[in-house]
Amino acid sequence: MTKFNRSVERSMKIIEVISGSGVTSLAFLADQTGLPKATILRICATLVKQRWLTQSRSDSRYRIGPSFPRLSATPDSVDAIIDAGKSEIVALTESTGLAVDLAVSIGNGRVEIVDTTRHFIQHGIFPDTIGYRPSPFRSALGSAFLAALDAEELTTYSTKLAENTRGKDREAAMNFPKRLLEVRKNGFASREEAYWGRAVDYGGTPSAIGVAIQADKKALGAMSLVWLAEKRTVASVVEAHLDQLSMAAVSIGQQLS
Amino acid sequence: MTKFNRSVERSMKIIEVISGSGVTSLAFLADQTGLPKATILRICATLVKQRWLTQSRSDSRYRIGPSFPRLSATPDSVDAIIDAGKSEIVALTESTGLAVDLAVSIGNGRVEIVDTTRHFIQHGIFPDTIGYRPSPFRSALGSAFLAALDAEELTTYSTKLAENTRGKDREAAMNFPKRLLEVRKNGFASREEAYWGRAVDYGGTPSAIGVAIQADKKALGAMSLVWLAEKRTVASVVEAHLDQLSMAAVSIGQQLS
DNA sequence: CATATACATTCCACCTGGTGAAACGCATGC
DNA sequence: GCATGCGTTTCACCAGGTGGAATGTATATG
Repeated sequence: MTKFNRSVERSMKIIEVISGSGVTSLAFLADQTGLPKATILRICATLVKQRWLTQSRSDSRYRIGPSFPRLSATPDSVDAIIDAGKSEIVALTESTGLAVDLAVSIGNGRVEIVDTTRHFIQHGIFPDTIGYRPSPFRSALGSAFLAALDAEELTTYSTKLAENTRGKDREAAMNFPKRLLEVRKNGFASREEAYWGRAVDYGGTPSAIGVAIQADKKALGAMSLVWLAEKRTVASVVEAHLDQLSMAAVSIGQQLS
Repeated sequence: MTKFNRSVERSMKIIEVISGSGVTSLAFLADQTGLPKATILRICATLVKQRWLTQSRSDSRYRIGPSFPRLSATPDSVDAIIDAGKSEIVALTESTGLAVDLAVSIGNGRVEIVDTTRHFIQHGIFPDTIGYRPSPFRSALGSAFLAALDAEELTTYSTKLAENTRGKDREAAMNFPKRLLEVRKNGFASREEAYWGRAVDYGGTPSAIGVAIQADKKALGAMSLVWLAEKRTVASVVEAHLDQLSMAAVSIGQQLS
């Protein structure tokens, strides 16, 4: 009789819970699987190492990661950016004292946040942003990315994006050509003032400046510095940290080419 | 330093080869991974047992099986709902004094929470809910959404969902037809009493009532009012706030059509 | 600002479950 | 009939995994 492997059984059980429940804490996994937390921690650490899972920096909860095998393959560049970006964004947070978001292109002119150093205690803003897709026209990440696309991509995407937007987003879409010139001139994009993308941002509204991440002149993602709007002005952050932000973006880009 | 689990590492390697190469023989796996055949055999037997892999009868080669977790890609409509929903849920929290969760469909009859006002409420219920996928049968959000699907969708999903659930969820799945009628009659879904959601030991038990969000008669998500069970009864919240909740859901739906 | 609490993480003595080389069995094809 | 290549089983050995308890850390509340 062929024997079975207990550790593998356990890891499957864990993955099934995470895949079924979305974001999950260690305690929740322990409750659902009946396994000791220490055991789950080791298995999850192994899965995280290969990026089958990712672990939130702020509260260390788990979710399915970018390398988990899918039917429809994600481009390797996504994984590469996450990998290259990990140490860069941590370093950038250390040197600036501000939170950093990292986002990758999802193919229709928009980006999705894949990693962040946001920490509630330290930065005072809502930390749980992974998986969120910021507005292409009003957010720092979205417009930094759009502005870095070449003319051809830009026209295809921006008309299509504008069609599907409503309300204030639509207004922002109309004004985007103007904004675009500014972003390109300044070398960064900033979040539209008083813009809050989700209810969780309401109250502690963040400010942000973003730049695109490019490899071989192709825009692949964006990253941004984020802080509580009431604490500092955009101008002062630009003055103090824009060059570091840009350098980090270039450095990530170089690791991809 | 956290230790890693070797067996889990090996099983990942094996799955990645199979997922990358399609149908795969034991010898090929041994060649690609450098592991002894006996080891691979045991791991694959474990994976086959849980149907993450299937083994062809004739030549015993492996391929990805029916129970391997499949991830549904996030549809673009998600962004529109978040955008339309954010001010509605803030307003709803302000007028009712209760927390509000907003969830969107992620396919297969399930929803994922994408925005919340739980932070605004003192003595709150477990606050970190974004990314969580509530039970389709036991939670207010999940069953409100299911009940709003048309007959065809409902039958496809609910049988598939029932297959993949275990334990208490399975029980709830069996009783769902009865529950469904009630939800449709009442115009809202409530959380099953014993359903604990994701927090293991945190605070008190939450109660919730949920309604679906629809555009052009198509269910796109759900939203719910959440409060501490010990503070108010479901009946009193329904009496006082159900109409506001329903109106908010309709209003979000209208912005999407 | 201090205190309480729910979690995550680390530690380490114990010992079971996994290991893999070798033997076996069974096709297929020369 | 014999050789070859594959999947499968066996079993003595011991590295690797285990899990209860201790420690560390973040958040909530008065």
